[in-house]
Amino acid sequence: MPSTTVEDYLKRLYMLQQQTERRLVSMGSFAAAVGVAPGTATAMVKTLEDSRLVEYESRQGVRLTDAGERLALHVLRRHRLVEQFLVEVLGLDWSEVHPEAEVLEHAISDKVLARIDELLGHPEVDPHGDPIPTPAGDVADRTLASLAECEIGQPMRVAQVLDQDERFLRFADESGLTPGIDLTVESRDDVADAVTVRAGERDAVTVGTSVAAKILVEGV
Amino acid sequence: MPSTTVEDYLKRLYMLQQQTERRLVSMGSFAAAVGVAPGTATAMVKTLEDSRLVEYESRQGVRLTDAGERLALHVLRRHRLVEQFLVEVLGLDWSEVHPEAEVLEHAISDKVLARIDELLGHPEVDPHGDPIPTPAGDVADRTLASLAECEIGQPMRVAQVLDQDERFLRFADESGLTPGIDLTVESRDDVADAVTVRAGERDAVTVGTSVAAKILVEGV
DNA sequence: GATGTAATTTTGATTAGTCAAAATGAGTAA
DNA sequence: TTACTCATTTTGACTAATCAAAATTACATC
Repeated sequence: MPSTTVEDYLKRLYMLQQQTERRLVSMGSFAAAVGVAPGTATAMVKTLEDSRLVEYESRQGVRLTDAGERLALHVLRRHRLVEQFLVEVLGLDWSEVHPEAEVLEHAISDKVLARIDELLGHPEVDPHGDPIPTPAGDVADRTLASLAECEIGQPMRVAQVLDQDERFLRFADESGLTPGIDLTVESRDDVADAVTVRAGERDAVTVGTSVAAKILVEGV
Repeated sequence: MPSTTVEDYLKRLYMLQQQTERRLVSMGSFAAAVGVAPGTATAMVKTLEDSRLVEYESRQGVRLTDAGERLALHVLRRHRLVEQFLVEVLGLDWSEVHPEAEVLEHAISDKVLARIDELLGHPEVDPHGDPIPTPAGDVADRTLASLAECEIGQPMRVAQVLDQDERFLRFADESGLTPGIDLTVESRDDVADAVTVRAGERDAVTVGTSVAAKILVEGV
């Protein structure tokens, strides 16, 4: 029933909310995240409010209602299952599946989604380590440290990569910074704003803090 | 680049053209096939003409240009490969894949399509026996007889079923009238407007001529 | 040739989604 | 308070796609 456009707005709002205290998202950041002019976002938010998918207080901000969040998570589930499917079944590279899933997430029926889920053996994460919401809309919330903050010298395993940019993902792949890989942070240099990690037998890799912050790890 | 709507109009026009002498399609039948009001079809045809996807003479009819046909065949290829994929890989029933493919045909990229084609081993027909156009836009044109006109008593094999309706397809399945099945026409009764066929060890099945005309067979 | 019918085209309106630019308002600095 | 800045909202306009209903036209029939 909701249009592709509406699904997109809700998904973006959900993702923004995750990074916002009190879940309240400003119009400006919302418009930017969706990629439309500010006025367009205001207009859409009003129609979303009419459909009871968001709460909105003029000049305060927007927030998903329960119904809106449910829908957003449904879209996110489709997106991530599709990504996993494209990598596991069709053999695409993890760096190229995001834009494909961005389209397919609006075209997959519940029936097809269920089959994909089954075929994949009910995966819990997508190729980037992002958790796949359950059909009921539950998301595993792991609290993961990033390479920019985790303990030095401890054996760690990459769990999630927080960037969908194709070039970034190819770089991460070449550097061995992909989910499942074991590594240790060798050193961190605040002045150089850099982190050096070593994954197994590979050469050590040094990346800037902003990149390190996008690689989430868990203890192993 | 072309919208989902445009893709749909072109695909429908292609399919109508196949049943029309001189490939010229009337506005009325075009509008009906797409499922819009006549005026809507007229308007769309004009914009398609501006894009050089159709030729159009007022009150005469519409016809695809080469560019239009190429695009239509591309959509048809996506549709049929997706149907085959849904049945072969995801295990959906042939009676339920048409509406799914109707949506997915507009959401599949060339890259994903190529992977699907490969995974399926470059199939030549979809689950209903409809030929899958090649990437270059060539369609195998077999000249198949239907159960309403083929020779009586000769061993035949079902090649194609010309109806996408879910109920019809379930009926065909139950009656053993699916592509690949071997059968013979036992008798044809013009007065009763009926055709009786026997498939292997099964009980003979009698169907009306209008149904028989939808089941295409080839000599075996 | 005149007329009637039915298909087709035109017209006027609507909805969803969008932008640019003007107007508004809330908070900060003076 | 007053003024200023910047985010937000409003306004006016546009495009794609649609419909209903009025106007047109081609064709068959008389």
